[in-house]
Amino acid sequence: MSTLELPYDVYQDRCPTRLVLDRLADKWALLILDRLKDGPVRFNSLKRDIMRITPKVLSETLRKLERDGLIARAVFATVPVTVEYSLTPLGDTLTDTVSALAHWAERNMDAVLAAQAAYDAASEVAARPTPGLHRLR
Amino acid sequence: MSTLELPYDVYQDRCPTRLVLDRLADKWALLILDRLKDGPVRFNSLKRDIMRITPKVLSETLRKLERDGLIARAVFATVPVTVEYSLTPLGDTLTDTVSALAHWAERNMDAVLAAQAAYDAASEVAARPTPGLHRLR
DNA sequence: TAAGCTGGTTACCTGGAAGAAACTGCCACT
DNA sequence: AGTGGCAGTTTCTTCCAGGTAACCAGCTTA
Repeated sequence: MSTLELPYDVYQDRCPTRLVLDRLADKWALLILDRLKDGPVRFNSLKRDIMRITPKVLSETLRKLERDGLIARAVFATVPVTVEYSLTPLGDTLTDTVSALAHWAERNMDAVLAAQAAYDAASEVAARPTPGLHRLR
Repeated sequence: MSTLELPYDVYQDRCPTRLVLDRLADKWALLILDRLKDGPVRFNSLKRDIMRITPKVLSETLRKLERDGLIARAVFATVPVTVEYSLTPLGDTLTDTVSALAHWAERNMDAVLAAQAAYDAASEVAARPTPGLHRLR
């Protein structure tokens, strides 16, 4: 497999689908898209709602999503300037599948947590060096 | 909705749904789940198919997915030991939505790339400091 | 006049993930 | 006796997303 490689393959890193997938693989982006699916939201409203997000990361993520054409940024010349972020038609089609993912998470959360607990319990037993000894640290 | 906030909110970081979402926000994990949806695959087969993945990252990601109960690891005592990774029933329900995401990416890839190009062109013009000057660096 | 709202930007720093490369042990083939 | 496939592990290093904190301008309210 060394000398001759075919240049175009789905699992190659040149595939643009992989680029799109990479963008979705972002914990904040998914959260923002989900928050926007009920209508336009302002910057500081997003900042307050999505807890623990910093303004820097929020503005960076918003700009990435805007660059991808998934959300739109609208500036209103109100008393203090108002900026609203909303889903584009393209972004709207995406949130259908994103919320499908979120619903999967809600439904199967318990199963995942149970699996994690079982896995951790099993590996803890396996890692025990000499049973019967007090474990230091 | 301002003064009194309920202690349990979906967007709080204590929400386990967010933990599940974080796991899915992994470029390699999504790729692996997608690769496994047609049947069990061996370690080195995955390594060859998903190009540019290192054995270290592959084994780490597989272990995370196994811990979450999404994939199963089966060891066969063949001549050189064979290890097969396959989707659990839980993982199988997930790949339905994951492939929905992948299909969205395939369908809308062009729109996203076009949006990126438009955005970049617009911001390049906006960033031009004094038109007519040579840009140093 | 000082704090607080609006929507961000900037500079600095760090932790942890990802990558590179070497190595393990066992066996089969040549 | 050497090479290669199997399924990883270990070590080292690098890199950058994300976090911290301060700051900007303009307006309002106390």
